[in-house]
This record gives sequence, structure tokens and C-alpha cells, in this order.
Amino acid sequence: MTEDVHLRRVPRQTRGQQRVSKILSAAAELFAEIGYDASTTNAIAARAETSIGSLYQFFPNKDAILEALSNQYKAELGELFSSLSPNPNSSVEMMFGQIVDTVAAFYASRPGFQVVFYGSSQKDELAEAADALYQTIIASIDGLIAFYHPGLAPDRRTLSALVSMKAVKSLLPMAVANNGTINPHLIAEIKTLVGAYLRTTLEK
Amino acid sequence: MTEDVHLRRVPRQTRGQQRVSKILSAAAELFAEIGYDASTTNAIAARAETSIGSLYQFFPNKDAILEALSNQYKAELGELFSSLSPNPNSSVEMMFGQIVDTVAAFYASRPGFQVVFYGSSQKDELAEAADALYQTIIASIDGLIAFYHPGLAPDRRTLSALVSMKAVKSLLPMAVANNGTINPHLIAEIKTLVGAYLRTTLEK
Amino acid sequence: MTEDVHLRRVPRQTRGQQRVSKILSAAAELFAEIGYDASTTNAIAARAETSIGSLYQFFPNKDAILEALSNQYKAELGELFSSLSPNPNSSVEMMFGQIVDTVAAFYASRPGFQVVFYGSSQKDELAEAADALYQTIIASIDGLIAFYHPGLAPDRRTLSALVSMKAVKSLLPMAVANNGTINPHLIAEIKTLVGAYLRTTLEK
Amino acid sequence: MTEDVHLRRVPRQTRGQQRVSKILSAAAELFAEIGYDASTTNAIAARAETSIGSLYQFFPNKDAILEALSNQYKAELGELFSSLSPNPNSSVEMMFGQIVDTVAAFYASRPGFQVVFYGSSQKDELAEAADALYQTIIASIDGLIAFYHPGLAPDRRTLSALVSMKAVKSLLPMAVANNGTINPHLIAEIKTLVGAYLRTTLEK
DNA sequence: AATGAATGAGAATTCATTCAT
DNA sequence: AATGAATGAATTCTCATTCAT
Repeated sequence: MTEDVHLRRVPRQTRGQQRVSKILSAAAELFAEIGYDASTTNAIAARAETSIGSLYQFFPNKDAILEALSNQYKAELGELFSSLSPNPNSSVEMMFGQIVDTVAAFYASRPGFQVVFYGSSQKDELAEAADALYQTIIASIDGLIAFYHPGLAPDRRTLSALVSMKAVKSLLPMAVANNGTINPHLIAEIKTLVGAYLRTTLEK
Repeated sequence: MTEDVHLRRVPRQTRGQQRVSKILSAAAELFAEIGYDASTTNAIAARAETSIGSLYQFFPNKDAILEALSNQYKAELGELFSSLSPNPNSSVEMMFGQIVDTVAAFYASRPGFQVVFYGSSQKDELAEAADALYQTIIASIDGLIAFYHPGLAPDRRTLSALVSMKAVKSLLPMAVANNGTINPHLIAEIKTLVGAYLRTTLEK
Repeated sequence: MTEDVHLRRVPRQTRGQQRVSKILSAAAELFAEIGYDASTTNAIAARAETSIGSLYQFFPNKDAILEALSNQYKAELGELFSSLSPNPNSSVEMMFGQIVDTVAAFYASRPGFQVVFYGSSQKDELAEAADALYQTIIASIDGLIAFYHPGLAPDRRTLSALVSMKAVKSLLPMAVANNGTINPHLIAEIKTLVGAYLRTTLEK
Repeated sequence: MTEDVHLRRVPRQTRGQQRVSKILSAAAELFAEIGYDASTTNAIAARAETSIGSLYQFFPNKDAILEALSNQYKAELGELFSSLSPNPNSSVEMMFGQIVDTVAAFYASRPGFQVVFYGSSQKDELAEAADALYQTIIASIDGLIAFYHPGLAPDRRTLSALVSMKAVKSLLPMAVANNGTINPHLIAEIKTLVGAYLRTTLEK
């Protein structure tokens, strides 16, 4: 999986690889703290304990950093989802609950995730980065609906998946505190919201 | 100009009021088009066909413009909500549907609304502006739940109102196109989502 | 004569007009001293005793400054040339001598002229600026050849004008010292060179 | 060889020599395409298919590359000129014509030549590099004038040589297209220009 | 009040050059 | 020798805000 496409230079030395990931972590933190626009490339480099020149050796511009972050999150999330395979002994609601738990845990542990996920940037490139994440989550929900309700029209299925994803997305920030603590009551509330919806919309 | 001689006070105020509202409209448009951060005060003044100096005569800084916009929306929305009084012949779901329709129509007609409503700014002041809008909507939902379910614990009621608001908020951008067209199917989907939730969570 | 097309903002206040010309003089000097590439916009602003922000209020970028300079020189040179009308009592050589004197005096008195005139910039826009100057001079020479040798083919005439201009251009820097002193012997040599050429090439 | 003075290390192995000449060719091409200032050392190394580190192993800095190029051109040109020995059966004009042909052919075949020859750099070192080339050509012309007009004052002779060289220099770019094609009509025009001049100035 | 010129800190990005591997 | 990562001063340009007219 070479998502290195957007790197200006593929680091051939281990030193370089470490730098890249250090820059990405620093950026994630900073984005989470003060937002994408307010995070300067110099501040990112400083927090990554490297020079601004090194940052630009690997990333052509500031946007590329967010894109790389997005790609990384997408890959990691995809990985997590692939371990959640539906089975006949479970149900849409139960499986969806696992997706919520997974995303919540991911959200809580990745400071930059919310910036990519919620980044209401007007810039097309960054909107695409967010969209890629959406698609990953939607695909996962879509897949499980397809498993349990094979007769459902694909359009209907995908809409339900989209609505479910958006609902989760809108409540997650409330359920996960800035320090990473997850509020189980609010997670339960999310499951109630989407569970009721899926029951209503799928089983008729 | 000469007519000012006779009407020294009033015309000046009117002119000033017109200018303020012209600036606010211009800002709303620009925010909607390119986002808050990317909108420069000079561009706002230019679109409002006034000078940057005049803009600063009325607003101490850029944030204040967004705040004023927020206050305006809050007042207008409050007005709209106040005409939606619950009555025994209706139900939570029906009344909530009216709130959704109201907010959707408002969203569709106010270009700057989404920037205030969704503006994921890290700046405290702007977050407060968004919060004020949230409270207005939540209060309205909260009120109607209280009307139909007077026995419910206030905390429970407020949480349900909050969840409902967030759910609506997350799906509204999808249901309303940039040109202001409202997609009734998606509005119905929003109502299905929240309706199922309210039924489940309130009636037990 | 509004060559203001390339100004970002047409200064409406006298203060602004003074700034613009002060910036242009400063740029001309600096360009002459250290070259276009090495002249930074900050250094130009500093020498013009203004702020970098003011500079950018009037010029969209560095290139525009050189363009404005070029336009100014073109207009001024055109003015000078228009007072050199050929008459039957004179000759191509004599009139050409006057053009050489005019250009030499102009070159000597305008520090930035040589940068525009010789600016071997790879940038298209700047090459065009230089070209505009060329055309002005060529047109003048072309006109006087046409006056004295009306039977000559236009192509031939223009080529001779071009060759004459290039010859003058290549020797001018040698004939005019950096402090503006004009060496009359070298001016005479230029006239000898081109005079011999014109005699040979036109009179057959 | 004297020009090695500016090389940081004299390549003793053929590999090293090949690298140096590959770097010089790459630099010449790049200089011709985008100019000296815009050519980055990294870009030169990349085009030479070597690393930036290796480039700096051979050249102490960017200027040294241009200098080396200049030295190479100077040596090659000197070589060519040495085979043009004047003889009593010829004339200044005829021999000068051969010099023009030689320089034109050289110019056409060496992409970097014009950058060195015309490079109006303000930097002293590079101006010297250009000057060394001038001197080579002037010396050649000077020599042939001395051969055919032994009685002429040396100053007069050298001035004529200088003027001739500058005249050629100014018209060469017009006579040689970017792709290396030589326009014989324009070459002839150059010869006419300088031929007329030499006839006028020497034979009296 | 209105205008728009003035300001300058600050942002993104480049690039010659050095140095660790 | 070769490689390419590291460096950071320097550059262009922006933009919120102030101030003179």
C-alpha cells in the first residue's frame, strides 16, 4: 500500500522515514489543538523537532500533510473494519454497535482524526481527503447491511449507510472528550439513535 | 448632501443601518463561498460596496462580523420557533417535523447560516456564537418534549433534544443543495431517523 | 496615457501617486545596482522609504514593477523620438546620429533603463517589456529610413532598423559609464559603425 | 591544466571525469532553458543523473559551474581560432567572415554558451567569466587586423576589434534559432555590418 | 462619516550548501 | 566516493487593522 504518492520524495533512509512519521504526528497534534488553518508549517516542523526545510523535503506543501494523514487514517480504519466480519449469529444492530465502538476508539486515540474527518475546509483537495474517509466507513456499514438484508435495493442500502455514518459522526465529538476519555452513555445513545433508525428503515 | 441639513439625525442612522446590513449580507455570501478564514475583511467591504474603513467603523474586528451574523440568525430562528407552539392534537414527532422543515428552509435561505452553524473554528469566541445557535434550537426541541412528556427527567429530555439537533445538523447539508434547493426525500429521511429515535427513547 | 493597467490599485490620493513614483525610482536604482533578480521587494520598499505592504498595495508582484518601469520608459522615449522629425535637408545618417544621442542621454539618465533594455530574463512577461522598448526604437529608425528611402522594400527597411538598433544597444553600455558620463568618442564609433552599414545597405 | 584550479578535486578516475562533464552538460542545458538564476543545483544534479552531494564534491558552489563552463568554452573557441591563420591572399573582411562563421557554429552547438556570453549577471565572478570569453574573441580579431594593417595604432586596432565583437554578439542570437538552425541571411547581414565598419575605419 | 493609503508581523515555500551514513 | 537527508536564512506576498485626509 504505497500511499507515498503524495510525498515529494520517498525517504530511502530510515532517518527519513522516522522524520516523516514524526512530522505527521506533530501535525496531527497541532491540527487537533488549534485547527488546520492556524497550524503553520514552521510550528509543525518545530514540534516535530526538525527544520522547516526537512518538512518540505518530504511534503510539497501544507495540504499534502493533511492528505498523508488522511491516507494513513483511511488505511488504518480499513484494517480495523476488515476484522469485523458479519456472521449469521449477529445482527445489523450488533455489528453496527461494533463499528461505533471501533470508530470511537480510533477517534479517541488519533488526535488528528477529527480534523480530517470534520475539516470543513473549502479547499477541494482537503474535502476529498475527508470524503475518502467517509467512503471507507460507509462501505463498511453498507457491507453489513447487504449481508443481513440482501434483498434491499442498493440505493436504499447506501443511503441508510450514509445517514448512519453522518449520525455517528455528528455525535462522536460529544461522546469523546478532548483527553481521549470515552463516555459510554453517549456511545449508547448513538447506538440507540442509529439502531432505532436501522430497525425502522430496513425492516419493512 | 443637502438633505441632511433638514434631517440631520435620522438619515445618518438609516444609512448606517443599511451599511451594516449590507456588510452582513456580503460577509454571509463570502463566508458561504470560500469559508470564514479565507474571507478577508477587504473582500467583504468590497462586496458590500463600501470601504474597509467604514467596515471597521461598525465592527471592531473580523470575528465581530461573524458574531453579529450569528446573533441575527439566532433572533430570526427564535422568532420562527416561537410560532410553532405545541398543541394536544399534535405529537412530538409531528412537531419535530415542523422544526426540521423550519430549520431546513432557514438554512436554504441564509447563505451564511451554515458557516456559523458548522464553523468548526478553534476560536473560543466563534465557538460561542455557534453554541448560541445550538441552544436556541435545543431549547425549542426541549420545550416540545416537555410538553408531550412532562414526566420525563429534565436531563433525559435535554439529552434527547441535543441528540436530535445534532442529527438534524449533520444531515441538513446533504438535504439542501448549494443553490438552496431542498430535497424532500432527504428531509423525510431526517425525520425518519429522529422520529424513530424519539419514539424509542421517550416512550418507555 | 493610463499605463495604470498593471497597477493593482489606481492611487486616488496624491500621497499614493507619490508613493508609486518613489517606489519606481527606488526599484530603478536597485535594479541598476544589483540586478532584477537580486533586488528584493523588501529592499525596494525600504529604499522607497515605505512599507512592504504599501508596495503590494500598488503592485501585484515584483514583475509588475519592472513592467511599470518599462511602460514609463517606453512612453518617455516615444515622446523624445516624436520630436525628431526627418526633413529633406538632413539625411538618414544625421538623423540616426540624433537618435543615438537621444538614446544615449536617456540611458545615462535613467538608472533602470538598462535593466529593462538588456534584461535577459527568461520570464516571458519581462521579455515582452523589453520587446516593447525595442519596438519603439525600431519604429523610429524604420520611420526615418522610410522617409529617406521610400522605394525600399518594407522588409529590408525593418531589418536594417533592427540591425541598427541592436548594434547601438550592444555598444551603449560601453559608451556610458555607470555614473552617467557619456564618452563622445565611443558615441562617434557607434555612429561610424551604423553609418557605414546604412550607407552600404540602403544605397544600392 | 590551469582551469582545474577551480575544481575542488581533480578527478583522477575516468568515472569522476565523466561525472564532471555530465554535470557541465546538464548545467549548460538547464542554463539555456531557464537561465542561470533559475537553475538550481539540485536540478542540475538531477539532470546529470547524479546526487547533489556528488555535484558539490566537484564544484565548491554554483558559480564555479558557470566558470568551468566558461573556461571550457574559452579553450574550445581558442582552439578553433588558432586554425584560422591569416594569409596574404585573404583580407580582413574575409577572415572576419570566417570568425563569424566559427562563432555562429559554436554558438549553435553549445547550449550554455549564450548564458556565459550574454549572462548579464551583476556578480563579479561571472562577469569575469564572460569577460574571458570576450578577450579570446577580441584577441583573435585584433590579431588579424594587426596582420593586415600593421601600421595601425594598437589602441585603434583593439577598439575596432572590440566594436566588431560586440556587433557580432548582439546579432548572433537573432541569426541562430533556439534549435540550433543558422539563418544564413542574417549571418550575411552581420558580415555586411561589420565589413562596412572595418572598411571605413581601417582604410584611411 | 467615509475613504483608502499605510503598516508590518507573519505565512508558505525555496534553495544553496553541509553533513551523516 | 556517493548518496540524499538536514538546515535555516531569505524571499515573496497576505491581511487584519490603524490612521491621515
